[in-house]
Amino acid sequence: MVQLRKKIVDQRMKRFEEVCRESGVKLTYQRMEVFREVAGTEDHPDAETVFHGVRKRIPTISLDTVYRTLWTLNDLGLIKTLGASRERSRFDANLDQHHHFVCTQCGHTYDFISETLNNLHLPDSVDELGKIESTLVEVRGVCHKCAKKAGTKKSNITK
Amino acid sequence: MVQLRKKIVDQRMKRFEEVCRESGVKLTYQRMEVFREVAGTEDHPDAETVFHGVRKRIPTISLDTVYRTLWTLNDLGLIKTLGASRERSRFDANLDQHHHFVCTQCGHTYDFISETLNNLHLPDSVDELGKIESTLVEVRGVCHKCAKKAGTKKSNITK
DNA sequence: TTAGGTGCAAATTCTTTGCACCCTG
DNA sequence: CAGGGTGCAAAGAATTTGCACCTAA
Repeated sequence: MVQLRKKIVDQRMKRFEEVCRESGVKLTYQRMEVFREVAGTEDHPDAETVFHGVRKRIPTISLDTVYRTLWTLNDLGLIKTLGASRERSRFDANLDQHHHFVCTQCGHTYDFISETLNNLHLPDSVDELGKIESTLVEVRGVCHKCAKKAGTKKSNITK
Repeated sequence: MVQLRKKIVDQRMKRFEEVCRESGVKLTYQRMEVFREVAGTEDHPDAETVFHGVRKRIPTISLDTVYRTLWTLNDLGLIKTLGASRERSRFDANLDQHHHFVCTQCGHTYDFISETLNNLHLPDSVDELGKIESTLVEVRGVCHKCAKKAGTKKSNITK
């Protein structure tokens, strides 16, 4: 596991406390340690992994609290999910290079094409990570359909 | 549902038959119709949606056959999945803009940063889809760790 | 003919929920 | 002290698997 510098974690913890206070969310021991766990790694852990990590410090914490807490933190904007979260597998038969516009409200993914984006110049640091097979640009936003019927937000505090 | 032109679907069906024959995968009615269903839409359907669509033509098809078939098609390279498929929700506390290198074998996502990629110029067609909130570049490939221990492929024909 | 494919039902895996008790603000 | 938060156990949703029968090659 990649450990982050204490300084970054401390900064994040500070913001965590501020945001919780501002939004009236209680600062519980469990919440704190769940956030600390995610804030302290670059590994993009799943709920189970966070659970195991936190359990070293709070042996009595339960997995469902970890789930609830992660979504709360997500809804507070303190953490984000990778890819289209809470989603099932989706399939695509279009093998031509194309890019994605993902609606953060309805979760729908729209394709778009762009010759320019097909030929992006990636930094050398990427080559150090592995052998590149493909590249796509993922734009996130709110699609027009959802913009109209505003107020149908998808992830309101674990509802 | 967005219907694609017959011509494109026919092209895809042709390739489907070729690939199946070449790789020794049997051309069954179910497989054909599952592929046709995905090939005929831009909607990135999930397994359940494909199932409902195909059931109009093959009322006896079962959901598990649809699942099996979709992964087979994926492994044959005839379709792709959106995002990191077959994955659970993963979380990230790094809110600074960054980009992703996703390993297609182990599924791990590595972060990388690039000032250039932070300021991409998107085509106007994207604005027509919705209000843009953020943009990230997703690079797919095989990470060095997996490249070493080659042969540990993740999705070998639904295993 | 025969190995691979399918349908069914049951099992798994991941995630969410109802409820009684607990603790922060 | 009040209302949100937690742990537990149980429910739910999505996906996979074992097995006997079926069918494309």
